[in-house]
This record gives sequence, C-alpha cells and structure tokens, in this order.
Amino acid sequence: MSKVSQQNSTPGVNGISVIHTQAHASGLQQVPQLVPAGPGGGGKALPPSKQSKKSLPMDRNSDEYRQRRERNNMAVKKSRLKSKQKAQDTLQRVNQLKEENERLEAKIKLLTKELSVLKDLFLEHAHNLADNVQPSSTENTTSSDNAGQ
Amino acid sequence: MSKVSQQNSTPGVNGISVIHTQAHASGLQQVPQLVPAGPGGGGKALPPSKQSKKSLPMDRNSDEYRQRRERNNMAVKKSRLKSKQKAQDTLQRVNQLKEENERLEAKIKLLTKELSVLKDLFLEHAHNLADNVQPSSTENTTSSDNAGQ
DNA sequence: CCTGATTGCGCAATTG
DNA sequence: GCAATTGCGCAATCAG
Repeated sequence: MSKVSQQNSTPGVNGISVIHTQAHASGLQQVPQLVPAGPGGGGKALPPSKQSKKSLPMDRNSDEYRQRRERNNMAVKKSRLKSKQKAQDTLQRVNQLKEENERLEAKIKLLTKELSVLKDLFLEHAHNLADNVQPSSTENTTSSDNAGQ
Repeated sequence: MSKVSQQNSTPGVNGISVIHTQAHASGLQQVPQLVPAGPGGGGKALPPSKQSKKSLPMDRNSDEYRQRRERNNMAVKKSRLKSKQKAQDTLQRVNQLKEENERLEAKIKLLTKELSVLKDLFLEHAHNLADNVQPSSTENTTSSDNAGQ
C-alpha cells in the first residue's frame, strides 16, 4: 500500500552505462551491471547513426529509453487498472445474477403454488360433478396434467 | 494469445545466472546502500542481537538474501496463479448462473402458460354454468385473478 | 521475530 | 512504431 520502492533512478547523467545482458531470461532483472563508460568515453557515445539498435541492449541512460519506459509504465498501470476493474465487474455480475436467480426461483414457487391451487379446484369440481351427475358419458377424469422439468 | 515466452529454467533446480555480483552498487536503488560503518572499522562486534536488520539494505550477495528472494518469488507465483484461477472460476460462475437463469426463465414461461390455460378453462366452465344454470347459488364470476410481479 | 501471502510497481518480451 | 498485455522479480506490508 505504499509506493516507496521503485528503483527508479534519476535519469542521472552519470558517466556509466548499464549493460543488460540476457540476465532477464535467467531470472535476474533490473540489476544493472556497471560498466566503465563506453569506448567513446561519455555517457552518450552513440552518434545519430544508430549502430545495430536491435542487437544492443540500448543504454538505459538514453532519453529514448527513459521515455519508452515511462510510457510503458503508464500503459501497464492503465492496463492493470482496467483488468482489476473488469474483475470487479465480473464479481458484481455474479451477485447480480444470483439475486435475479433468487427472484426467479421465488416467482417459480409462486406460480407453482397457484397452479397447484387451480388444479385442486379442478379436482374438486370434478368430484362435484361425479357426485351430482350420474356417471354417464362425458367423464373427464382430470387428465390435464403435465409436469415440466 | 499469451504464452510462448519464458525460457525460464525449471522451477526448482533453476540456475539463476550469477550476474548479480557486487557490482550492482550503482545509485540505482533508493535503498540506503551499503552500511556506512561496517563491523570492520573497529565497530562493535555484533552484540546479542544483530544490528537492526531493518533499515539495512541487506547484502544482495548474501545467501540469506537470495534464499529469501527465491522463496518470495515462489510465493508470488503461487499467489498469482491462485488469483488467476479464482478469477477464472468467477467467470465460469457467471456463465453457470446465466445458464440457470435462462432455465428458470423458461420454466416460468411454461408455468405461466399452464396457468393461463387453466384459467381459461375456468372461464369456459363458468360460462357453461351461466348458460345451463340459472344464476342461483354458488356462482363466482371469475374473481380468482391475481397477477404476479 | 520469522515465514508465507498479497500487492503495487517497474522491466522486458510479446501481442495486436 | 506504439499501446496493451503478460510473465516475472523486487520490496513493502499483511497475516499467521
């Protein structure tokens, strides 16, 4: 809950360049290895004519580098925020759905009860008919039963 | 989409390349850096309890340090895995709930229809009664109407 | 006090 | 080329 870590170094103008090596893949990371100033001498020995930009680790003092890093850091923060929010939304959605589920179940319960009552009425009626009328022809023995599920 | 990276060594018998040497003492860390007064310069020979381990940058070369780091890294990985899994579960839960919701809605639809049919039957019956019998005794003119929601 | 679990953060490699 | 993602390590802090 703090933010006092960060090995964010001031883009200081120390005359040392940092070698990156492929330590990254090995597990080691932001542990810059000091290296005597480049062959040129100054911190910035790279002339406009970029040498193989691809193969070199890109010195960390470079403005370019720092800028890219900062941009990426912002992007990362943004992305993570978004991600977190999404997760939260999803969680909320779960609750929402659960609520609605309960609502629906309650409604089902109600409907089922109503249905049951009506059916009972039907039965009652049928009995009345059976009692008051001689068993003649049209005898429906309540066969309007269908169970779902 | 996401994968195919990481040539991380085997978790367990890893081979953390030893790039982290003593050279890392650049000004990159905001940490207080090395102890100003080591036990060497006539300092106290560590009394009962070591000097406050706190506030000290803790030698990065220390075995203790590396060990702690590695343990923490494992813990972190574990924690993140767990977190990710939980998120996934939540997502799954959403789908599950959505499905159930649909199921319930369908059931409601069915029940509602059934109810409607029964009510219609009642009405029909009532009409029959009204037509064949003089409005005398028990004559309910359909008053069992209740709408939910 | 120590240890594992979490969390915020930066780095670098990928991805889109 | 650049922003978004993603895996990872570090350090601070929490929790047991």
